[in-house]
Amino acid sequence: MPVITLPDESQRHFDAPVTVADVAADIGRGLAKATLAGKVDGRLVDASHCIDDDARLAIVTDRDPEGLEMIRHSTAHLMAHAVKSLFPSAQVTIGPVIDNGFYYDFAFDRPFHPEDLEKIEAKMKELAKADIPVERRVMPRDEAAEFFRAQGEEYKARIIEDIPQNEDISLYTQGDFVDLCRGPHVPSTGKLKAFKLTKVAGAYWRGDSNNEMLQRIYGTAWPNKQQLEDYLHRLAEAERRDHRRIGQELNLFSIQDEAGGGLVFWHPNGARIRRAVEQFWYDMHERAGYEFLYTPHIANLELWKTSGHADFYADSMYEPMEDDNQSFQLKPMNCPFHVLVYKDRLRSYRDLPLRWAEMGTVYRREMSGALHGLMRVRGFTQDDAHIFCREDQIEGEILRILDLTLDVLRAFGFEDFDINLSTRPDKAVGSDHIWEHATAALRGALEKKGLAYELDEGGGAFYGPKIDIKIRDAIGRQWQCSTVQLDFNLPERFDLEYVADDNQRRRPIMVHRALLGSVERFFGVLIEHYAGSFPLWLAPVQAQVLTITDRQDDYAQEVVQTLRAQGLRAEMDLRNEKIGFKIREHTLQRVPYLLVLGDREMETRSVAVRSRTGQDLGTMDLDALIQRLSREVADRGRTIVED
RNA sequence: GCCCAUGUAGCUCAGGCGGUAGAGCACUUCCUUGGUAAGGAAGAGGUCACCGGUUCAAGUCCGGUCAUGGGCUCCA
Repeated sequence: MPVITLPDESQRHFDAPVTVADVAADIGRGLAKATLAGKVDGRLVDASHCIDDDARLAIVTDRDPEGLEMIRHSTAHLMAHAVKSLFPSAQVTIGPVIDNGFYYDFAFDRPFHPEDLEKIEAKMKELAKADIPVERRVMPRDEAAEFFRAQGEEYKARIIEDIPQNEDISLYTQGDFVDLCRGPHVPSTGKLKAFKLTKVAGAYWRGDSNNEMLQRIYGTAWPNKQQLEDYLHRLAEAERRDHRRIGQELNLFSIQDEAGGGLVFWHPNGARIRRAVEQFWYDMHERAGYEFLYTPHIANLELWKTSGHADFYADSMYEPMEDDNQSFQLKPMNCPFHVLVYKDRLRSYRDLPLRWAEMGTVYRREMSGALHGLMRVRGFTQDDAHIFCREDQIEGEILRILDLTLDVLRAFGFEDFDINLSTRPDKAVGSDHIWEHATAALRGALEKKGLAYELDEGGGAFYGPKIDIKIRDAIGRQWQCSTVQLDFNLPERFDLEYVADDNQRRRPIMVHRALLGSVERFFGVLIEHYAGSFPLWLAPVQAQVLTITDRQDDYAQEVVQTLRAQGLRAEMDLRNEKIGFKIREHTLQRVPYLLVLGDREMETRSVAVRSRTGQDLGTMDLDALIQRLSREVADRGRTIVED
């Protein structure tokens, strides 16, 4: 007779087999009502699952991550149920859980329209309200395949064929809807209280573009209305911060149809920010012992054959251009160029490490549908660097790179990092020895810095292990910008050497690394992170001088010139407009400091200072203002993120 | 590239059943010289993305093209 051990180690004895729901009811009515499923000896099962032997059991409710996943999964089924009852000829295929929600793919003879979504959602609410029990049963393989075929559900029958022989075929029934599913599911549709269908999209059967296109409906689902509201609010917040919208409002950049998709035009305001970012970047690299290179945008195709890009990267490269019986390739990467500089002369072990950085602009073919604002473009500038070093220098170099990376990212207000270490994949170049040594060096560097990381076993590139660093922005979204990759391949292909202390020729190790990744993309991330309210050191206009009447024009001129002489980005607005109007306009432009000039200020040779947050900072003389602004500029990322 | 949605003035958007276009902001001119988030008036501005078709008549209906947006990895 089963003895059930609960997570708190307490035990309950039963004299007959019990279901998870029975145990929950035995513990208390509240828990019984909240029960979605159980975890028996670590395995997730339905609430109706029967336990006939001693076991450890944890009751799963919507407060557990598994519970939330089940709610989403069951909501996907609820949607399929609604679709089948509204559109009986639609075939169901798969409906998994994704971040924040779920989707379900249908085969249907016409696309679903937004109006259909409303109908489906209404139907779902109706079905949820009816609180229909969800029941699991196991069916023999052939019978199940026959069952679905009889209903015209070809896809389900195909899925059954792909299920491993040793697994049970389970069916879930809710009312007149039966779906093939591994489960588990919530015990009844009434447990699904907060969901919303969000969008329709095409998706290929099994994600393969050679297969037929299905209709995918996306939705989101949460344990309660409040959490759903919060999620929708987060979506609205993300939209408010959208870099494409802010980029247009603040006149930062544009992408021009006439020039082509994925090609970025930096307007004066955006260019000012870029210059501030780049200047900081150059300074930091110089301090960290880097030297700088400038290399061409095109090169003989032969170079790309040697590097291997012409082979394995061909799909992402633009077609070569012909001239004088030679082919020139627009560069998709900078690395082969840095390799050529290395090869230009004989290197001694004493020269290493060589740290060469370049803001290198590259061009890659991206599918038109993949383009997205600044985040996914066809032409972009990498803040690239390559370090050529000896094997024994790897760990030290990685340590230096990690320091520099975190210092730079922190300056932009990013404090939370998620780090991945990716190791050798099945197909790889380089000896086992070098992989082991290099991976140990990466790991050692991370551990010496006390950085937590996740191991991605087999996730490295074929040419070497790597460390990826993701940042979290002001609203908690992750962005991968920085990457550090070891490369055993290019030194081999280009036959790179150095002369070691024993006068033998050795092969250097090459490290590729980028901190910001793509300057364009990083700019997009910055815009969204700061919601357009850039800290003073990045703001395109740091101080805007506003005159009350045209009597102050000359004084305004003088103030602007004084600020500019101090290296501050100051502008003036002498228009014949009321002060309220000017304040509104420049506040909307997120100018950090507004300097109001009237007769009073002119007489006392001062400025009345107002911040973009609406705060009145009082009247100051110019020296005090310059001191305040200069200090704040020097303070950089430590400035509090407003907004 | 494929699926869906969208494409009307510089920007944001209206335009029932087909009858040769409208608002707000921005822009120009004039009035206003006004002290902390929109002062007033007048004016200019559109091949309704492009190409073709149906029709006496097409932003509006049909077909195609282009562009933009959201998807196309997270496996019953």
